[in-house]
Amino acid sequence: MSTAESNVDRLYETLRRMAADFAFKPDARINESALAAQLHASRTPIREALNRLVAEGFLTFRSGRGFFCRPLDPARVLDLYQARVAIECEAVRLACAHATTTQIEELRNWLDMIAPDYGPQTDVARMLELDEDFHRRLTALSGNAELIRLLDNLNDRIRYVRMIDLRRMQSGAVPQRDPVAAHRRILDSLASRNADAAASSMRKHIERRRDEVTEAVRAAYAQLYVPDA
Amino acid sequence: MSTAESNVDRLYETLRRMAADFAFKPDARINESALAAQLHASRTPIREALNRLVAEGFLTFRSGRGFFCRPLDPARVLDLYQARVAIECEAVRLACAHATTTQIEELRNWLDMIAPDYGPQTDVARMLELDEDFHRRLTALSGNAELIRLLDNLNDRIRYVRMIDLRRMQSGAVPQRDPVAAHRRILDSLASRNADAAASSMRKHIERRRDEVTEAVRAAYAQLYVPDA
DNA sequence: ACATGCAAGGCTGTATGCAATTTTGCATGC
DNA sequence: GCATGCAAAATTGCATACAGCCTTGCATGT
Repeated sequence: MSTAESNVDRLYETLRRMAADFAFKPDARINESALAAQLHASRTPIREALNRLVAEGFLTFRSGRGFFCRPLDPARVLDLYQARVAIECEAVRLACAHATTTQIEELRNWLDMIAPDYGPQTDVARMLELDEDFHRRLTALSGNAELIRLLDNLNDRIRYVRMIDLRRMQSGAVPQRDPVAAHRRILDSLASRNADAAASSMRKHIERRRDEVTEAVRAAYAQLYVPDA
Repeated sequence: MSTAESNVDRLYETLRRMAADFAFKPDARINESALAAQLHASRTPIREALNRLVAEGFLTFRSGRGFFCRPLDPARVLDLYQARVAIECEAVRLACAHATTTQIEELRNWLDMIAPDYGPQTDVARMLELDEDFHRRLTALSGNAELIRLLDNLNDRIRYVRMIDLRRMQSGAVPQRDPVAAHRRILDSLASRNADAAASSMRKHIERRRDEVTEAVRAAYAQLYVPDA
């Protein structure tokens, strides 16, 4: 075994990233042998990783025909966003009930700390990372490991489109809103233990992107099908 | 290849059922070779199926050590129920907005049709099936494929404990409530397009089982660890 | 009696080979 | 020109083999 720590884990992570970034074009067949050669591994571990990605919703599998990249379709993206609403609204409700005041203050401090980093001039990837991080930390305050798991999965599958959405926003196509403000509002409701208000803020915060993202998916279509890899 | 249609699919289904039913005891290591011999297959397809089950939350995997059955722990079961609340409440909200009146009436007719089957005298497995079916159909009215996917997965992972819970109810340990009544109440709110009321009914309906299920998990502990397989 | 190190066995990690199936390109007939 | 059938090539499905790690039980020393 080549690496002392874990060869297959990095293999899996690589494939996961490739799937998340649409390194495989939507609906395209995935050639196991080619992948194996490209990643300097054999087909067996590749197939294991691909099977996991199927279960996680990144790929599809047709018996006897192999693995395919998931389609990139606006309706699906909306579904994923709606699922985020479900998960995160309930998470913030639970956080209202269960999170300690100390935990909430820690999250507020974290938000204050990274706030300067979080402006229109920031690198898109960094901004996305910070945004996901906030939502993840907030969800973690629910104390519910399953909700965190589900959110992580959804974020992985949405990330590509969000990136495109953020690029459009930064390029000025859409009026830019202060992203930190919405987060502070949610935290305020959480601090005052107002579950309905917190959930409502969260819902609006996430749903607000819906139309933007629909647009972004159309842009993604163009970006995916035009440049030949 | 033995079966014309698909050998690995049935293999996967078998393992999935075994995992759902805790044919592997919680936290027990899963021996790939033994499984392969038992199911008349080789390790390769077994491992592929196990990897999928890891991604679906049925099993855990530790690099270099193999696959393990998920632990059966009350806190986790609560997490899963809470996730159901998140998914189903949002689903019924979406259904209020998007489902056609015809669809709602169809669901009500279905409920009327199966209502006679759905009493205290009914077989536990049948009752569970009907209950899951109702919730699934309701979630389907959201028109959101991702929410259905998530609910299916949660139900698969909760089913074992629900079964035990239902058995206790039927044996008279807990005062029996009419399960159809709660479903009708949710449908009524849905029919009148009252999203808040529908979500609220759904939340109460699911959360009501919480303490029962906590008890049921303790019973499951006993049932799992005493009889030697 | 208890801790520690070592060795053997078992199990996982993955490469590879082959059979079966699907795909594809071409030839043939309508 | 288009559909159809066939054969070759590519690809998947899976069994097997083997290398290396993890576990475990025993022996040895304190």
